[in-house]
Amino acid sequence: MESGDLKKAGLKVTLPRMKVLEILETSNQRHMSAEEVYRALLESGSEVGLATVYRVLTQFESAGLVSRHNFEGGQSVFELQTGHHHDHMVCVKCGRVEEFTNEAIESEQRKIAEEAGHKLVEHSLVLYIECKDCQKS
Amino acid sequence: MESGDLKKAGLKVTLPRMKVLEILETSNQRHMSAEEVYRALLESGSEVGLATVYRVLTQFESAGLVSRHNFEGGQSVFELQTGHHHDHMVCVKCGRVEEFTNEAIESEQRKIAEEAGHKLVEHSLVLYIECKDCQKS
DNA sequence: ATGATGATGAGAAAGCTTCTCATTAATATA
DNA sequence: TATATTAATGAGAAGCTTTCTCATCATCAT
Repeated sequence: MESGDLKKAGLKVTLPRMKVLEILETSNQRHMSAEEVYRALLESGSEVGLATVYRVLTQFESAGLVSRHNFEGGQSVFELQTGHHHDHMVCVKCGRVEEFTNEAIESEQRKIAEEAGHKLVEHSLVLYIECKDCQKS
Repeated sequence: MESGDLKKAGLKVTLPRMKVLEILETSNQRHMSAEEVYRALLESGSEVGLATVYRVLTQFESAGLVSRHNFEGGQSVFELQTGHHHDHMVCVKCGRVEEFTNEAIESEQRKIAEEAGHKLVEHSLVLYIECKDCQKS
């Protein structure tokens, strides 16, 4: 991803926006809170305000560059949009996040909404798990 | 539901707790935020503090008397536990909430976690819809 | 290079929820 | 039934995440 993507999204190419994008791309965490992005920016030597991080992440969300998830715990987490839709498993002990897709569930959801007479706009599915590593210890 | 249920849950039977329970039972909204419970209490003439409402709802949750949901919008909503598990559809326009159950999705979820080597602890599934009434207008 | 426009940073402020602590109420005991 | 013990309550302060405000600064088109 590069500055062209920002332009395409109708966003002016600015330093803070490129830095945030860079953090999201290079971090080894795919899912980061605004605070985590902010701290990563500081550690990488970029002076970006927290308010700007929130603003930029929200704009990226509107532009479809990132998606926001509200897992339990009060903080929103953001991840780079990969193109393909997926849902998440979150470990209740260590916080680790895994992604999965399941077409059977997807189509079942559409069916449920439809049969009730409603139009499915989006959905949020999170499986809270005890991950295999946490089960050992 | 009555005072016995509080005792069974290991909770001392107090006036605020009974009042909150009463609101949850008699309100025509099955899903209420703490703030809404609080206002309903005031309107019914009960002087209960907002902090107490939060405390009591959290205790009820631990006791399994109510369940808490974090729909989009920042506010938690609470509902009386009915015994049978269900998921929710929330209208993005009017906020209306409907419940549904779907065994196919449930078993698929267990399978997904299991196949990844994890233990499913709980899950959160919310379908955001445009409800049939909001589609008309 | 310059001007117009939009973005940024810092701190204030908002919104929801939890905490603190002095006061009050509820249970167990006599 | 009165009393002592223990827990619950209320009010406000405080915490946490997120958004807002506004003066300053950077970006893009000319």
